[in-house]
Amino acid sequence: MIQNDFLIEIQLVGLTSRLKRLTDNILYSTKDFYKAVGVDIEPNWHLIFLLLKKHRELTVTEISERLQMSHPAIVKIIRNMKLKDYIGTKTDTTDSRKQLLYLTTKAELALPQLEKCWEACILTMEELLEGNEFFLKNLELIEEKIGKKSYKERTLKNLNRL
Amino acid sequence: MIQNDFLIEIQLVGLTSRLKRLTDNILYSTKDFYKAVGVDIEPNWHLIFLLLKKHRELTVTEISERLQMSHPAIVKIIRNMKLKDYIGTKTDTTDSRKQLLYLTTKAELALPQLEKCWEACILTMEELLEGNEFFLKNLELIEEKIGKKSYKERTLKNLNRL
DNA sequence: TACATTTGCGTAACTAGTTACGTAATTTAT
DNA sequence: ATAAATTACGTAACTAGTTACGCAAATGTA
Repeated sequence: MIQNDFLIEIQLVGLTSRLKRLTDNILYSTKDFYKAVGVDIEPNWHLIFLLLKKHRELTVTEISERLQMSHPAIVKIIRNMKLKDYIGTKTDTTDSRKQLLYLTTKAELALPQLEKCWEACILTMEELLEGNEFFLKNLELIEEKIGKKSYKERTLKNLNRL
Repeated sequence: MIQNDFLIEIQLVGLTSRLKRLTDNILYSTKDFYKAVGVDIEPNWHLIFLLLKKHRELTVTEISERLQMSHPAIVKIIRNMKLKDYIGTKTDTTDSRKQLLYLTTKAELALPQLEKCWEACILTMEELLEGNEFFLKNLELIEEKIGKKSYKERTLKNLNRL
């Protein structure tokens, strides 16, 4: 049991901050893990690797849609992956606005080691979810609700009812 | 049901990213909400307000411990709150390293309106957790596990077992 | 009392996301 | 065929967190 934790003490009020704290914790712990293993990638490169492995070539917009993140976020990630030579780009021949992204040979060669790391990450998630079988389903429920009507809209409506 | 969501498709692999996506979504939606209501504060000021309302005076270190965040994070938040004149500081008389933080009159006057906003936020969380009564308990379980042994340590051990 | 250690907090540099804006290429509409 | 609207993506400026480092004040120790 965590002692003296204000966020737990204040219950529902602290829930969003606890979620943020947890995800931040995992984020920086993952960085730490990569560093310890001597792998020179950032946590948020993981899904880009997976997407490009599966689809060979994707544009910035396609990736941002599939990950449901803003396109500038993807642009930033891609820039760093390019700097480390994990990603290459070429302009689409039929639409010169589009940048086709693909994994470089360096990336392909690194994949086996990376995939082992990611497997270890999955094992950790399984550990953390042990006795928590509904967590994923519960999360999906929340995602669905928020997808249908945003947190902001809901809160505005709730405020007007007070 | 969310369509074509790569993060859901890949199951456990996408879980941490989904949690991050959810907390980011709530974060920016909360900003949006404050803006819509015409309240000039940031989401992460909320807990500082609550702590200082409860304890009158706290130091940077005390706040960072209670929220379990790094002290530079608190320093940054406080700086912005000071710029908007919601927080005042005075140097501790017995230990001149310590900065005592307190809510200004402007903050005290703003509190009633803010508290109404936060009440609306709680109602929203209740909505989102409807049919999800175990979510909080489940979250606490994960926090406990990660508190005992970090995500990094767990993953390193899992990697060695592969 | 002098010196080493610890504590408090501030800054710098970094990743990580957002919204807002701009521009060029493509598509649509008139 | 030309003008308008849309799309793709890049940049800027912002909040939000971290780790690493530095310095001065306080504390512990010889």
